[in-house]
Amino acid sequence: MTVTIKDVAKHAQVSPSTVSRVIADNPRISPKTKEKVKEVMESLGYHPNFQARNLVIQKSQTLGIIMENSAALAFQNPFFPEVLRGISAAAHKSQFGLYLSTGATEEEIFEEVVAMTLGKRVDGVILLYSKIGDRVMEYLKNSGVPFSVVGRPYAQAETISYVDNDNVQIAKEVTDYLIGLGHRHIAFVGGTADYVVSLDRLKGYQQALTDAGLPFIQEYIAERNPMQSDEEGAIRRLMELPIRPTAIVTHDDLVAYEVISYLEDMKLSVPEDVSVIGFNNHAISEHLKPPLSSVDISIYELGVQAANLALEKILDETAAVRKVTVPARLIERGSCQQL
Amino acid sequence: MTVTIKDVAKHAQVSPSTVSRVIADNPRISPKTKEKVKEVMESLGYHPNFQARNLVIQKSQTLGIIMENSAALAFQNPFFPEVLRGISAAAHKSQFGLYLSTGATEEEIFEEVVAMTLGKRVDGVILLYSKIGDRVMEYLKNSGVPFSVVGRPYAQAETISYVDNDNVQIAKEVTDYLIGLGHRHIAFVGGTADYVVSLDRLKGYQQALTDAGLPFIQEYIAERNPMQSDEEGAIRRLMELPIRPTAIVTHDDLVAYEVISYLEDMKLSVPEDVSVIGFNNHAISEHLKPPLSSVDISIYELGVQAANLALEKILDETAAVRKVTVPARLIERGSCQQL
DNA sequence: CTGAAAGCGCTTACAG
DNA sequence: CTGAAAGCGCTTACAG
Repeated sequence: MTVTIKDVAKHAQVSPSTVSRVIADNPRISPKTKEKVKEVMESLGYHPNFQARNLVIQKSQTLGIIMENSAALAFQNPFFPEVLRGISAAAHKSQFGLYLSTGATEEEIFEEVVAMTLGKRVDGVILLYSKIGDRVMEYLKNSGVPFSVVGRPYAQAETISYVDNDNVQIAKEVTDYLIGLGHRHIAFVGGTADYVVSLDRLKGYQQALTDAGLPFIQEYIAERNPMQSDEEGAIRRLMELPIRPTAIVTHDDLVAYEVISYLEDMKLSVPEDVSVIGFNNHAISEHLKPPLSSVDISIYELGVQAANLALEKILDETAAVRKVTVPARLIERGSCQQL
Repeated sequence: MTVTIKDVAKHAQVSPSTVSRVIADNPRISPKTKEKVKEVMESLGYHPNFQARNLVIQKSQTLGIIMENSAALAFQNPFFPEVLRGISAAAHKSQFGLYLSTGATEEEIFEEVVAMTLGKRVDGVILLYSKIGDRVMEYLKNSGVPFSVVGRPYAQAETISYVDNDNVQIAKEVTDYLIGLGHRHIAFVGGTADYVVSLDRLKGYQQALTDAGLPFIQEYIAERNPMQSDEEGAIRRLMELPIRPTAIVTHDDLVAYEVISYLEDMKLSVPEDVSVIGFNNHAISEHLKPPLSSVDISIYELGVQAANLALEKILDETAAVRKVTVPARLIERGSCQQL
């Protein structure tokens, strides 16, 4: 039923080897033979079997994409599709396919990664997150499998190819901006503390305070854990502090809007009573009221670079470890106000 | 370097066939042998080579996911990650992997689909969209490849397994709801006309008008084509009509917010001056001002069902064509008002 | 410039 | 209950 290289060979009256060489566009095959074989391939509707081809060349021309275990979380956020779009574009350019992890738990994902790499289903892997003490990254590091990470690895970052924003710097800029507007009491609503990105941004926030001679107040920090925490309660506690923050830095635009909605429930307006700033610059943020000031972290570009780093390693075993920093920039809109 | 079945066989002092049977958990192998072989597999860190295995069993245990060509469009919308999450969950349950199309143009995607199916990279395909005159669907229909579609096929829907909402019905409900609030001049901002979903929703809108004895006015219809159209101008024209619409149905929450932002630029408030309603019930819609009335189309469930339909066909060639209708429901929030 | 042969790492009738 | 052999559909030295 399916047309194989043998069928083509028979019809073209050549050997299977020759057909294979025509597919590979081997220069030692005569133009005449090539043409004849190509005609037969066309007329029979021949398409090479990837499994067979990959088995002998010991490659799969496929990149594995690993996302964090809390699938709900990963998918919800517009970050995922956008980074995937960048990866997809870069992979396509190099004729690589994309294979997605589907595991729901950390354990499942780990087993999946081991199976897909050792089982030769993928030639390399892109890890879409970086968190402290992650088994998957540990495994990849030790396995010798080409891989790259979106986000700074927590440990031994010098030995790993990764792409990231300068999160410390950009968080500092954001905080500096609010300080520049006259704010002295700035709260920080960040992601869970096991993500390196959360750590880095908190650090930048802290640096800005220190540089400005402002105290770091623990009560002004809210860690957002979307799976369990009581976001609304956390915001309420924040705003009921003896000295209420006049500005809030949040780690994502979606979170910012949630925060804004809670503030409004408390009869606090943005930006009149509280300035709010987000991260990731979602598509709608400019259309909303108030238009949200946010940080454009160039998600698409993070994806492109992550793919390129992985491909680099795959195509050249000796390729050096590289770190790529993608620019992030603050976009001022209407959600912040001079104090 | 890589551990093969032969290595395991040697160490366990059995034949490769036996090792293979242990992997397949063949009941004819003695418990003793099984245990011994498993121990060796464990200690050597053996993992089966998928390419080899798939080549002989002529299967890939993989589902191909095909998204529309305008990647930017497909990825931007939260629809994509959410439907993928559903597909992922269902695929994982059946131990299937996911392979993503990366083509940028319609032609590239078509070639990709042909190559991945004929090349046995995937056992079946899920088409994430349904548009008129689509070559990919045409090919899949004729190829005999197991596949399913998210969205009603435009032609020969009886011969294709697909999952969809009852878009005619839900659009009618939405329009009825506005009519019930006293609105008589209702505009419709839909997607491009080559998507079946746009057609169906427009039809439901029309039916509601007809049933209520209201005229269908062509000027009240704006087709949204995100790649080129001047959205703002379209909304402006709509609101400058001699008889201005008092309500607008939009085909997506993101579009609704864009529309709302243009309305506000024109000093029109929602819902005081104009009622607005969206589709897809994005995560943030409930947190925004005004909280957006929207239609929950159960995107996750669409994904689960689409995967199940494809898997059904893959696992049983004789499986009947099936159509699954996933419920959609209107969620009333604050963006609509009694006239 | 082309072909015969071996082999990639598995599975599975067939035999015993 | 287990093994030897053939074969899945390719690629690639080796020979000529």
